[in-house]
Amino acid sequence: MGTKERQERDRSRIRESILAAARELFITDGYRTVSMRKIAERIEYSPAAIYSYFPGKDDIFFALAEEGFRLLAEQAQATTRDITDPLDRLRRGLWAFYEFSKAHPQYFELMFLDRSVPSLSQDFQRFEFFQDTRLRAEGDIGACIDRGEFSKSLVPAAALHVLWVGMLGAASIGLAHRLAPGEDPDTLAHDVLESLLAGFTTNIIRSTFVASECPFHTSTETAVEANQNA
Amino acid sequence: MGTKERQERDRSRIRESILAAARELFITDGYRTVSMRKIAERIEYSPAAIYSYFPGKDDIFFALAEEGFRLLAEQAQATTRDITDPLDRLRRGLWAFYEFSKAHPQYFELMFLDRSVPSLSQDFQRFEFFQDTRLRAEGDIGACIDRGEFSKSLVPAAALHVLWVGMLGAASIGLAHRLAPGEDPDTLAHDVLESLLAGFTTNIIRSTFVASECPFHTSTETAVEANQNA
DNA sequence: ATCATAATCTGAACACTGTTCAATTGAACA
DNA sequence: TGTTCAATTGAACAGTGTTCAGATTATGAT
Repeated sequence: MGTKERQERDRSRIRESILAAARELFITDGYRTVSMRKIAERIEYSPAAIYSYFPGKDDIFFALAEEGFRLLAEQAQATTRDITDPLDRLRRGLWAFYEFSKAHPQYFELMFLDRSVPSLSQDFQRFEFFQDTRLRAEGDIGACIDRGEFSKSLVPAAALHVLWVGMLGAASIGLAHRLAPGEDPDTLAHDVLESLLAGFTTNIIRSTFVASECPFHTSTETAVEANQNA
Repeated sequence: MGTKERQERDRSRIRESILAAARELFITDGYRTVSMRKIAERIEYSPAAIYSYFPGKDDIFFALAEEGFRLLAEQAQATTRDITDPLDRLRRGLWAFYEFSKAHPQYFELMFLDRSVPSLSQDFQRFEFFQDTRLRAEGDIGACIDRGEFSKSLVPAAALHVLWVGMLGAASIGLAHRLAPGEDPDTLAHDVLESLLAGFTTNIIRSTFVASECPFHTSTETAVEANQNA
């Protein structure tokens, strides 16, 4: 009999309806107001029923975050597919990341900004999204170094982290509307990206510091000056 | 009689005890777990009593955030007081900002990262902390431009925003522990800062974009190249 | 068709949360 | 002493995530 199979189909169908209800609620109102009872009402089940499909509320958002990572990966790859120039691909890929924060703010907040879903903070490194696009981007940075567009002493993995941090900062500032009056988030994001890329043309020395110690030289011999003299 | 005065003294004394209880709780456990009932228990009052001293929970955290801004301003000024070189002062000021995120993570999260306290997101621009230190930092950037350390076309206010976004991103990544294995948050923060400052030596053109449009040129004529040729 | 079994779903509860409000207490003033 | 007024409280309201015994339903075997 194919009853076991059908049972499993039913299970995953209801699981998907829970996800769909949660998705609708959190895309419109943000995930902060999404409650188990509201999801239950939407799928016409009791709140307790959800717990036989998901261990808890966090796991629903974890699944939603996975969707977000797929979405972001798709969009990033779609916009960089036809680009051959490494620097250009890097630029547009990072810009796609920023655009994603505007197109899907709720997803973005859930994926990168929020810290109230503990499972996300822990396991989000393990999303294969990172392994794929990260390696590609690091490859592009490596190509830029080889071409002489970036400094020879640049470490691709570290450089990508720097770029990613910058774009994340710009996106989060834009989403939180924490801008000075007259400041345009797009302009800000652009300037951050361009400043970082421009900075990569000069030598950046990576060294490890003793925690809580200022890693900079005195005024007469700043790092930038030291690098320029090198 | 000075009973009115004593009554007011009592009021502000209790108000401060509420703040102290809230502060202790949120510094150790993070503000997410701080509840009105826990505060009430600590000050040996009923939860309802707090509402005659604060309009609601958000306002308590608003007051705590104000403390945080004072603390940050103090620390930033203390570390930059004796520095005369503009670039060095800028650097160390920004680094003090990052250090603050490590020294007082709970304050930092409340002040800059969290969005669940609506009053903060709205009014945080109005903290005089910004007016003071922002103008000073913009002055330093202006001095760096005059000295030829930064590009002549750099807009101080915009440049500061870029730096601030970068450091905020680095700090938030560090706090959220969203680093690749082997990555050191201090190193990352350092690299972000140095990359941005290095980028400021080259020309960054600020232009406004049509929303959702990629503001970059094609691969044959990228912004960096265009700037370098200018 | 009947029964046992297993999966599924629900109602009610638990332990929380922020917040409100009528009622009570307590201190100051006439 | 009686009045007034602010301070304080207990109880409740409307939420939250989560658990669990029990009812319901569907399945498989006799």
